[in-house]
Amino acid sequence: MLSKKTKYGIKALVYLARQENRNPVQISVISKSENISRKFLESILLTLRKNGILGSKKGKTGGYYLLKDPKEIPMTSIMRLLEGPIAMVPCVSLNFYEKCDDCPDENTCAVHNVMLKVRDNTLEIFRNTTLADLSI
Amino acid sequence: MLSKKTKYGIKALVYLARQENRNPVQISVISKSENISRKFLESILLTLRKNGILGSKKGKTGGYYLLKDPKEIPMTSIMRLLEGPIAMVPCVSLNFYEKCDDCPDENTCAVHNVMLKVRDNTLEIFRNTTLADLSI
DNA sequence: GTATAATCCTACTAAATCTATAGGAATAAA
DNA sequence: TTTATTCCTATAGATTTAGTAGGATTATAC
Repeated sequence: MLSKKTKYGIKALVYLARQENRNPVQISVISKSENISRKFLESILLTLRKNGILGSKKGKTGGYYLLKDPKEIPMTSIMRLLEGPIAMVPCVSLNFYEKCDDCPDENTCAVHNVMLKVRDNTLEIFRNTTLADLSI
Repeated sequence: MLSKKTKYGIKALVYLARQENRNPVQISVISKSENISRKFLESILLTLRKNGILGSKKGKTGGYYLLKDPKEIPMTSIMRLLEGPIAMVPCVSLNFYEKCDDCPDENTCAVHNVMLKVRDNTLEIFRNTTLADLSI
């Protein structure tokens, strides 16, 4: 299940992508529009900014704005940043790989192989879906 | 991420499917073979039995065994039983549907639509993969 | 029948993760 | 100088996960 953090993050990004210009938008504006707790959203936008997705302007008339064209922001980036691994099992994860400590051999592991298939499919969708696609 | 409960459950089912006959296998045998905590596995097998996947025999020489042919047990059943919804968001779930309380309209929700796509793909894989496929 | 060895069942606990919240510091515009 | 914003760290409450405890029940073997 998708965490609220990720869900809210995506919604906020879509909100910003739908703006006509790249002027900073205040947290409170987004939080009201999308029904998200202001403080919670603040922490989410902060991590998006720290990871190069968003830019920010401080002080009065400050806020957050997209750094790139929505077409250049694939779902893979957003998901990995907010949700973590796209794979269902660490042993099939590209970016968050970990060996299972209960499993002696990945190649003969039944779980491994189905989950690899699922990851491939999900990955392809997320790779081919950008923030621009979500913002139509 | 897949819970250990689900992962262990799948491994135990595969273990049982690989048996040559349908004689009961004791919890402790499976737990040792698959490196799973005995007591934890016990609770998992219990829910699989209560939901018609496994049969059990009590007393000495007791244990668990598959009730159906592995070909007749799709991953969808196993996943829904142990992991819950296959969808990443309740609002795109077939068996565990719930409306999002922050979202006024599903049809125009960006998150909803991508996650619907992901669910469709994952579902197709799980539908077309049975316990028999995992047990080769 | 009696000892033994398995499942059955309920409850509980410890740890991790998720979902926020608090409160002030830093910053920039009016 | 006031005001309104982001920035940052810490923390707290709720929920979920993972695993444990301990005895009741049941069936086999001697």
